[in-house]
Amino acid sequence: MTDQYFQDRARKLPLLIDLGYDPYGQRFDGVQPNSDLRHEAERRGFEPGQSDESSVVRAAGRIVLQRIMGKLAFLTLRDSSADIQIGVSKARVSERDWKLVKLLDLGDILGVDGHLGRTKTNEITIWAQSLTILGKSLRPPPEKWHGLKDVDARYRQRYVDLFSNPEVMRTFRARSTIVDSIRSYMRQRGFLEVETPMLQPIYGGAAARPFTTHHNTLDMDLFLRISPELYLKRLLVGGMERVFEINRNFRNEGISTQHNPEFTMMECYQAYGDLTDMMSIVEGIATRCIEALDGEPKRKFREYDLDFTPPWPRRTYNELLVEHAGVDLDDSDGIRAKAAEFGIDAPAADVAVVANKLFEKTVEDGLIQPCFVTEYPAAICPLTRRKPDDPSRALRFEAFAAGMELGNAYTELNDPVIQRQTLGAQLDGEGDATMRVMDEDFITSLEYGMPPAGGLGIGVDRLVMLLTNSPSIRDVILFPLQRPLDKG
RNA sequence: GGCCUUGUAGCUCAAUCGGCAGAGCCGCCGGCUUUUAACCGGCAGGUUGCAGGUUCGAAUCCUGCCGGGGCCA
Repeated sequence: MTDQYFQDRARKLPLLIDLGYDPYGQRFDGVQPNSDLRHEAERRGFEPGQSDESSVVRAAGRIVLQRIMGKLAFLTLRDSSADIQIGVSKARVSERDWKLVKLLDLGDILGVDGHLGRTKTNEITIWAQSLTILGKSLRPPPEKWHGLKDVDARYRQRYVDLFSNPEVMRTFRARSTIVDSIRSYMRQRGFLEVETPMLQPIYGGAAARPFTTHHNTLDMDLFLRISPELYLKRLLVGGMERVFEINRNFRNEGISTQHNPEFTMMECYQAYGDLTDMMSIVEGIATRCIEALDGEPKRKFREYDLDFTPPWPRRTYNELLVEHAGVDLDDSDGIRAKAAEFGIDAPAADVAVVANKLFEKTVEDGLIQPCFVTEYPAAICPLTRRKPDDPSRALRFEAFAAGMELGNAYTELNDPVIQRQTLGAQLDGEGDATMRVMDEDFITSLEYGMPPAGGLGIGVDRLVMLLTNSPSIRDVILFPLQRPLDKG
């Protein structure tokens, strides 16, 4: 029967209770992480067979391996930092604890007090003095050597993935390190962390379709934000000169190795700054994160060897388009002809929209080494200031690595009259994917006066992918969106 | 949405041309005081994702559906 495993484990619950154990444990103070204990053992230089009988250490974790001999048992205990071996000798623990050992299963959560040392075979080991069961596992864990491989199961039951695949745990610990690093870097540069609405009556700041929802009491439709941009700029108007936000955006679009419907963005605005400050922040964040991880600026990602050492190359949009598509931005007929060649079927679309499709198709995949693409066509950048000596170009860059867009930055448009014009304009062919949604209150805020500013968004998930060599965004999001298994 | 691919025991995987569904881990019973995926002996474990079809015979071929992965839009 399929729940044979469950039954075999469940029948041990009353046996544990009879022995006086609570199968689900109690507060357990003073646990030292396994990696700390391992380091301590190394630092103290135990000889094979030696242990420190004069002091007691405390560990806790999940049993991932067990080797039980007649009167001696070795257990491997895993916590989020490392694995460590527990040695239990029948002669050196209570009769009760020895009975406990024989009732333990792989997957149980166990606490141990004991003496740190090494075995004769030189394995760092805690020789148990006493054992405490902290959480009985009623379900069998995945195969002890291969872990959980089934991708579907890994995402649906991330908790199993985390405890059975240590590299997954390492990735998510690295993610936390990266987010910490971004936060400390921004604060160090004088930015104030803020939180702006996720539920917005008008969405804007990016070109994407939104999720919609409804507030019952106010009887109003709301959108989950696709970007915090228009709110963060209001804060510039309010006098917060440097603000940033690390939070989720929601875009009601396709799912791929680079897209999840909810994803994390670091977005920041710096009054009196411009694009060059934002480039410095992108490079600075990448460098700070790498320092916090392992210090290695040359990193593998998929089949690529990436070098994050600043400064990253700067290339203009047009020179890349000429190089890869063989056509100049200002050559409208050439753009349309080339687009047709590449199978882009958009005869009615505005030439800037067509050019951008052509750029995405011919250029982006080839941007492997970290770099900045500058001077975007102004027509597709309604929130960006124009280049003073060439109003057909916008003071915008995108950061790329491994063919992925990593960040997007502007010298911000702060002229309310022009802003009203660009948001009111509509390019043919933009369809749903437009950021031209008129937000009157945003315009009003600009009319009060917004300082000139640089603004930047960095895709945190993608940064984590790049720095942890994770090929799919689902590998760096703990609970990626999955279709439910139960069919209605 | 289109194309390709995939689903076999709790887990990891086999099953030659369409010919008896198998192994390891895990579990249960027994043995074992220095193991390292411990080991040794024995036992148990299946609606081959679901529903149809072709066939003497289907995990295998065909159709549809469900779930996953990849590429494209």
